[in-house]
Amino acid sequence: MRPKTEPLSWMRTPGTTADGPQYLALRDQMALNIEMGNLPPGAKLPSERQLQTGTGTARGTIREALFQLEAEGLIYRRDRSGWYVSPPAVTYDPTRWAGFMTYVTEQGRTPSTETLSKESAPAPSVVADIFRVAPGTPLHTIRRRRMIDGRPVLVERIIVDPALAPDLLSHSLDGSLTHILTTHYGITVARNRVDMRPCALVREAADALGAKSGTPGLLVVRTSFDTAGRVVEYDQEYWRHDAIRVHVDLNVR
Amino acid sequence: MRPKTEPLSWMRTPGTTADGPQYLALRDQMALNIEMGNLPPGAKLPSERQLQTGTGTARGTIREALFQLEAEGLIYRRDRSGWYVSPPAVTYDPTRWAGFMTYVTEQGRTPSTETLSKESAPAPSVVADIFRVAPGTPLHTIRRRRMIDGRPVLVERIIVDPALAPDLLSHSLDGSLTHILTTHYGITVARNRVDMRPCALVREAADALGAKSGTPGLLVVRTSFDTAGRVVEYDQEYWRHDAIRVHVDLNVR
DNA sequence: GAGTGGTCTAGACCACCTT
DNA sequence: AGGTGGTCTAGACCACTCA
Repeated sequence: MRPKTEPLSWMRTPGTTADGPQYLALRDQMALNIEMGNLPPGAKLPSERQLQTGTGTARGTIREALFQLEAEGLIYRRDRSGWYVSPPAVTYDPTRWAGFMTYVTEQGRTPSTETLSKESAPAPSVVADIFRVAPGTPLHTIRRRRMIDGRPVLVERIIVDPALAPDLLSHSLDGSLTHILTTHYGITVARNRVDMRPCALVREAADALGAKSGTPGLLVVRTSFDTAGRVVEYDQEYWRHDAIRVHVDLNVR
Repeated sequence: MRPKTEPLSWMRTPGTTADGPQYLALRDQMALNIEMGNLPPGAKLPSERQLQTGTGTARGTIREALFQLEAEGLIYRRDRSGWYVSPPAVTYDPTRWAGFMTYVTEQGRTPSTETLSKESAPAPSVVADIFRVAPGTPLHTIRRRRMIDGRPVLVERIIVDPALAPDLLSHSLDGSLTHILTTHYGITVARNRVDMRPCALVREAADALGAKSGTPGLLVVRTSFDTAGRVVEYDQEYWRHDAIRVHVDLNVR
């Protein structure tokens, strides 16, 4: 219908080179709209079928452009609700000891936490190795969802050795866990190990974040140790990829 | 044609719950093949049209499953060549001072570097601010592509102040840049700032990596300072997301 | 030149969110 | 109940890679 080798010039954002696929041109158009501030963070985009009207473009092509913007972190979707402009990311500094509640607040945003489940479950062998206990030993397992300005940005699974914090699960866990461990159990964290890698949000994590399975994410795994070298807390956090930045500043000593 | 509410049981990987879309079942099948070692790292997958044969599945659905695996970092594609199983990622530790060549070698892999361009270019105002020079001041700009075991994993743009390293561009830049700065110019790096965020590989970066625009990536920005607090080197690295892991280990002092 | 992935169309029905 | 995105089909042609 439309010649592909010579896209219509009026479809293009001014300044864009005239080559490349149509969905990238659409992407440029929408990106411009967002960056110019016509669509502020949190704003809802027109529906996919509305974006089609008049353009003669197939819905699949429109979606291709939306996926591109999603991968870039400019927009996100709420399952079966619509597409929205992403709020700015927060910065996480693994060299500081501040918890989520603290650093999100410091950046002028409003954090909140929701406990999804808490139970004492037998340790699978992988986890048992980390805690240096026998496989099957019951360990506290907590699943939480954390929000920034009401938007879910991460789900986490925290594992704590009951030997160090016996009736941890009887506390309210909707605040800072570190604070509870310090105040109620006199635990001092002396070492923190952090691993990070880009990932995809699969099923469980995606569902909990109201995202689609397969949307890009960042997996942050934190292991903290006390002064005796015992593992205090093992935490896997699945972040929406557009919600986090990592910052590390190091000086030679 | 096929009832969507009750997918055919023989299409499913044993052990998978019977709900969920068809492309996730396909994903499970393929993932199993990879994890069982039937397809070793680097192996080429059958073509999309081959994967269709006999299944009555549309090509789009097959691709959906492939995209999923790509997002998870299990497979990657070489543009218009095919889909391949991803090699293991390397681990990057921003708290160490080791360069790419060093830490890749340490992990039993073979690093290589290719200089794409080197020139002295006037500083855009954003970059000028970082180096605390007037906008338009000529700065060394180097673009490189780096490979692990022959596979391109990152492209970077490095900017260096010529005041600190006058005829840097006359050197061969296919090795360790840090080494050159230290040996030939007596520069000591005293501080390192690292920023990381998930991103999408857009046009330029994607092309240089032989990837498709929009594939997920990780952007690593490093700024190094000398003992006097001057910016020595400013480096933007665009990584394939399946090629890197970040590891930080911190002790209280 | 054969084969690959990349792009695009034009439909359809579904599950779920929203009101 | 109506609208949204999510999934799926069945084609088509293209640009490019590879042998």
